[in-house]
Amino acid sequence: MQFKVLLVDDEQDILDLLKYNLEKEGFVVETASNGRLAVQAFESFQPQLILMDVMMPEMDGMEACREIRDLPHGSEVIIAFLTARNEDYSQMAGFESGGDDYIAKPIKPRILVSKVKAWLKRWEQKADATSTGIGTGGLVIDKEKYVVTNNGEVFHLPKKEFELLALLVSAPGRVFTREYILNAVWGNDVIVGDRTIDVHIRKLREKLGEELFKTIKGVGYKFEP
Amino acid sequence: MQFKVLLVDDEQDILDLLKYNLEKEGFVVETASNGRLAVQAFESFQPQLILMDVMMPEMDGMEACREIRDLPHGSEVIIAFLTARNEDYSQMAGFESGGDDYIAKPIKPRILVSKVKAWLKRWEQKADATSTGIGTGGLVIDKEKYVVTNNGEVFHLPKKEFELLALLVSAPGRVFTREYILNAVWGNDVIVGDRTIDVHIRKLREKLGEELFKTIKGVGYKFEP
DNA sequence: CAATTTCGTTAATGTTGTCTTAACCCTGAT
DNA sequence: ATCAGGGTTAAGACAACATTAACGAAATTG
Repeated sequence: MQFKVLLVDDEQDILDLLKYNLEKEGFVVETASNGRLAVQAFESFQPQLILMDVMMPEMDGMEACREIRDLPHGSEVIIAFLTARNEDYSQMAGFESGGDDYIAKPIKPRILVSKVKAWLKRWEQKADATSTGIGTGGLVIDKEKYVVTNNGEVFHLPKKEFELLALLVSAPGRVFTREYILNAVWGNDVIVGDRTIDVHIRKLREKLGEELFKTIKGVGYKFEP
Repeated sequence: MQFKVLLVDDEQDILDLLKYNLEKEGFVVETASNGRLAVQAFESFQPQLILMDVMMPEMDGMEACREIRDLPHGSEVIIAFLTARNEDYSQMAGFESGGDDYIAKPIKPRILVSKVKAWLKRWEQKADATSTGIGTGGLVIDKEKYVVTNNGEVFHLPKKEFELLALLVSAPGRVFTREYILNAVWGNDVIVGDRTIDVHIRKLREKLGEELFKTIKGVGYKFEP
């Protein structure tokens, strides 16, 4: 698969440098010199990854980020900011506007390439996760965002509940014994009472639907769409 | 049967420790020091179980897992990850890449051995489940899902009934004595009255068909399609 | 860093399905 | 006819699970 990267910066030198290094690695690269152009380029180019400077004329990186997030497919692209070291304020604001990650200037090509690879790997996983979720009957588990969507309704499940759900859904129909669940979700050596699992199952049933989680007495639990 | 285990870790110390403990229990063990070698070793060694560190040079555990899953027989092997405690992200990502289970570092030999035994038991069941279902004339027993299908109709049998059925169906036509059934389903030391078996047979006949279970007076019972 | 909320776990109690038994019935062999 | 071996039924005992509330620990918030 060909990965498409959109570079956004107002300095042509930086654009050239990054473009050269990324194309050498086989990525398809386009560039834009400010936020407004970046939004346009996103729509026509549909990249998987956007690398964007925070400070730019016309429209800054954070504003562009917000606009892109509101476009079709805008929530699927990974947006990473280029930022001067120790620019802590921009870090905070960047996360607020929906940025996924950061890379500090000055940018070293080796580091950039390895980070880009990591981001795109993450993008692939994300695609995996969503396609996995579909087909389990309206239930989508986003392991990246720690969010569960059931028939359009969004839930923020606590950690243990989420992990228990992820385990059960990982093999719909299969019965998981209590022992197995304890090992997988709680760990090999953690000791918790038997009722703990019940309570978590109950919470899942409450939030997602009673009928989805079946009890097999004396054996364990299973998830069934 | 000889069980083959493939260990994958970049620390020789850990490999030695685990190898020693597993071989002491009678398992056949091979080792690999990174993901790439693990994939090769899988092809030549064909283990039933792979124990693999998540973080390794060359190719990490999750990537190796994905590659193995795509190879012939790659979906049959059980892959378990070694993971640092509280490394939750790796837990989630591991499930995504098709890992079956986890064991937390630091690894205690006793726990490891018991978990390995459990995994291999599961592997046997998996093999059982797929081969048993076929050829028994419209009756399919799925031990993983704890479900019985008879001519398309699905039944959720209680534990004892299910186990009794599984036993009888495991050798169609063969007669099982009452004593044998008691040992297999109830256990050597549990004492129950003679009528208990009758009642369970009765329930199976009720649900699945009178004619499937034949009584051989003075001997025992048999299943016949 | 105090105040507040959210999580994870447990204990206590309620509920239900499953297992077992007891009592009685049936059948065929001797 | 008698009796051994099994069949049938329903009721009770029991283990397994469900539910609720409450507590401390952890994370958030002001």
